[in-house]
Parts: sequence; structure tokens; C-alpha cells
Amino acid sequence: MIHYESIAKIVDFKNNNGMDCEITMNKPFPMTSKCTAKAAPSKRKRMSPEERETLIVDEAICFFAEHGFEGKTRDLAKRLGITQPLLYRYFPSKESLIERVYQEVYVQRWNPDWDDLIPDRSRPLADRLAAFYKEYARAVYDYVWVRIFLYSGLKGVDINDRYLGIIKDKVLIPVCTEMRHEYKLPSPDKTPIEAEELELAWGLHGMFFYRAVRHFAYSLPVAEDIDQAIENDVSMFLAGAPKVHKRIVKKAAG
Amino acid sequence: MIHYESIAKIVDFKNNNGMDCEITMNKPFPMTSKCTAKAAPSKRKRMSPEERETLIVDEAICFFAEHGFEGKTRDLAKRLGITQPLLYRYFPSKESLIERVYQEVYVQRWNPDWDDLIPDRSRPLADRLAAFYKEYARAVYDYVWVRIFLYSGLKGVDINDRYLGIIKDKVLIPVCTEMRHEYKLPSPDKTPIEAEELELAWGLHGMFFYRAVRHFAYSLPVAEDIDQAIENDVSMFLAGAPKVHKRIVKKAAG
DNA sequence: CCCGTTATTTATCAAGCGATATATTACAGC
DNA sequence: GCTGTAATATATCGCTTGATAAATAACGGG
Repeated sequence: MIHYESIAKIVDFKNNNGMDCEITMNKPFPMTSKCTAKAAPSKRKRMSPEERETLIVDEAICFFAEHGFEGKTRDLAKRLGITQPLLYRYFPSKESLIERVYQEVYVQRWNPDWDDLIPDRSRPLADRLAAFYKEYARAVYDYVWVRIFLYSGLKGVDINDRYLGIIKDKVLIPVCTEMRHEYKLPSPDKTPIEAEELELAWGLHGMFFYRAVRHFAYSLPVAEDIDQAIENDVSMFLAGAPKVHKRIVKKAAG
Repeated sequence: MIHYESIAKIVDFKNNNGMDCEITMNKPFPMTSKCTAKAAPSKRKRMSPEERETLIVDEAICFFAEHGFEGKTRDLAKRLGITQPLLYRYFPSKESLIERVYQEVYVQRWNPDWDDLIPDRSRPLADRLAAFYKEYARAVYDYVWVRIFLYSGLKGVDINDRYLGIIKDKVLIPVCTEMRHEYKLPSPDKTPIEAEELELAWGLHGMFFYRAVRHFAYSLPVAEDIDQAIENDVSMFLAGAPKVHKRIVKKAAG
């Protein structure tokens, strides 16, 4: 569970690897926000293998997030203040380092605690959705996460498919299910969830995720108050979706 | 003006360069949809410079959309069925070819006719927004467009900023302005448009564009009936946004 | 303070890259 | 057909890349 103090603003956001990321926000169209270079020790420094490996992996994450996976090992080494062959003492190949970066960024990025938020019928649906997306934002509104996800998506890496499968199972389907319950529509047991319904839920997800794309891929300024923006997303969604949703489900059931 | 027959479905969509794009849709999580290889003539064929240049540019667009701009000139040549040095008879450098690809993809992708759709107060706002996004989809729901836009966004190419500036001026601000008019709120002359209002309009745009990201970057299946999906987006937006919008504007107007 | 271990660097390879120079050959005009 | 032009291919350069081998030096233990 990520410890984390209130993020009213995305400004000066720290990413989930605990690395500082210098996000230049609130200025119109700032240049690409980047992770700050760790340290560039000019003199040879002897470290324990564990310490050095951590440094390499952390910097590799930022480096590949910035340049994509075609970034050169020599450039990465330069940013680390080490020589390029040293990387090969810790990783047998560039590919294995990239694999490690994937593991580091994707694994444990889905918090099982989130699973319970959307289906918790003791709270109003609007609260649940807002609560979920606010929590989720803490993991996903992140320079490294968004860019690596986009890069690997464009590259066709299978890990994306798997992650999006989780999104479908843990977010979209629960959203549709809870909306069915909320608006007294047949449960998914009786009338299976339609593709068009999922498309509706993708709409909410799109509002949410495209904000991250705008910021971390396009370097555009986004809402100052992220929590407020998410509440607006959810409020817009719940005010507008039911009508469409009912039509879809009735057509499917009827 | 692009001639174009009704696209009820995105299946078998043709992109705007007139190139066939084989889109594998409706199967769950299909592999990345690609542009089909033009032709791979095994024997040396002598063409007019104009014809050859067109072939190179068209294939380069597909090639870089697929692999990003780090794609190798030798691979591009192989797909064209020509040798790599021949590329350099038509373009002095790889960079100049990429520049040409940018021009080809971006230029004239904004149709000035679209400018009039959103502000046309003789029609209901819902119709106008749906009409605009349906038209816009014809240009943007396209393998080449989406992927090159994402690649160049991640790379920080300035042409993206310029294009997004157009989106702001021609879409987001008009949307906010028309909503103000629709719901009897002060016009932007009196009360300038707030960042939070723009964020609201970005929400609609995000629903729209993220659908393209899902399909062309993540290779996910999307709505079969694109026009219907867009109508759902707009209908959801207009049913849900006003409440939030009013709060924002009234706060701003004091 | 010395010495051995090993983290780190220097030197280098082989393949691949963008790009250029030179050799071929397809086609138009006679 | 023959021939000249130029579209295309072959051969190759110089540099960069991922990766390896050998040399160096930082630190811990005695």
C-alpha cells in the first residue's frame, strides 16, 4: 500500500518509484516534464552490487520512459555517471534490463484494495467511482507509468494486453454492473454485459486517462485540482450515462 | 474535402491517404492492425520520379506509423521492394523523409468546414457536437494519424503543440462558448473561459480520442458502430456537463 | 600497511546504421 | 536495333550500437 499525502495538485508530483520527477505545470504548454537525473558522480565510486543495481534500474525506468526503449545504453550509462560496460555486469543484455523495467513499473501497480471500492454498495455510486479513480490516479498519473504504457502499447508488448484485461475485469465490468444495480436493470447474470455498455464505461476511463496522456505525452497543462477534476468526470458520467445505458440494456434484454 | 461514404463501422476502414489499412476488428484483443504492404515487386522496375516518390512517401507513412521514427531505412526499402540507397536519391536524409511524412499526415488534416459546425446555433447543440465529432472521426480514427500523433507527442515534436492549439481554439473554446449560450451563462467576453471549463471540454474530447488510442495503440476492439458511440459520448456529455459547468462559471463570475 | 577480492574502467569487436560513390540496366527517342 | 539519359543496384565508408575481454583501482580483512 502506497503511503501518500493528499495530492490536491499534480504539481511537484512524485512518482511511485519514490523518484523525484520535475513536473513543470501551470505554465501553458511546458516542455516535456522529465525525471530529474539521479546523481552524476564525477569520480569512480565503488558501491555494493545491490545499491548499484537499484540505481541502474531506477534510472533506466526514467530513461526509457523519456526516450522509449530504443534509447542507447551509452546514454543511460552517462546519466548514471558510470561506463556503459558496467551495465552488462548487472544485466546480461539490454533486453533483460528492459524486462526488469517492465517488471518494476507494472508489478504491484494494481492494488488489490481497489477491487473493493467500486462494488461497495454501502456508499453512493458517485462516491465509490470518485474514490476509486482518485486512488487510481495516485498510481497512474505518473510520468513513468503513462509513457512506458504508451511506448509499450505502440510496440505491441503483451504486458499491455494483460493490464488492460485487468482494467476490464476490475473497473469496466464492475462499473457496468453497479450501474445496472443502481438503475434497476437486470443483473449481468440474466443479461450479459454488452460491448456497447463497456464502451460507455470506457468513456469515463477515457476522460480520466486522456488527462494523463495530455500531460505526460503531449506536455500540456491539465487541471490544477486533480481530485476536483475526477469528481467532475464522475459527476458528468453519472448524470449522462444512465439514459444511454438503459437504452442499451433494454435493447439487449428485450 | 474528403469524399467518403457512410462509416457505420470502423471495420475495413480506409485511411485518409487512400491506402488500404487492414484493420482486424471485432475479435477480442486482435494484434496490432497495420497498413498493408503496398507491393513488393521482385524485379527491378523503372518508374517515373513522381510515381516512385509517391510510393516511397506513402509507404514511409505506414512504416513510421508502425515502427516509430527509429525505424530503419533498410527495412523501409525492403518493404518498398527497392534498395536502401535509392531512398537517398529522393530524399537527402532520413530526417527530410520524416519531415515529409509529417507534412503529408498533418497538413490539410484540419478541414476548415469543421469550423462552422459547432457554432451553428440554428441546430440543437447535441446535433452540432455529434456532427462535428462524426466528421472529425473520419480524419482521426485512422491508424496512421493516431500512431504518428502519439509517437511524435512522446518525442516532443513541436508540430503536436501547434495541432493541439488548433483543437483548443476550434473545438474546446467553441464547445465552452456554446454551452454558456445554451445554459444562459455569461458570454466569454464578460467572463473569460476558465481552465476548469476547458478541462470539462477535454473530457468529451478524451472520450472520443481515447477510443482511437485503445484501438490503434493498444490494438483493442472498440465500438462497432462508431457514429452511435459518438452520439452516446455527446449525449452523456450534454446530460452531465451543465451542472458542473454552471458551478464553475458562477464561481468565476463571482 | 599490505593484499586479495571484485566493482569499475579501458580497449575493442562485430554487426548495423545512415549516407555516398560508382557500376548497372531499363526505357525513350531516333 | 542502337544509344544516351537517368532510374536503380552494388559496393563501401565512417560512425554508432550492443556486447565482451582485459586492465585498473577501491575497499575490507588481516
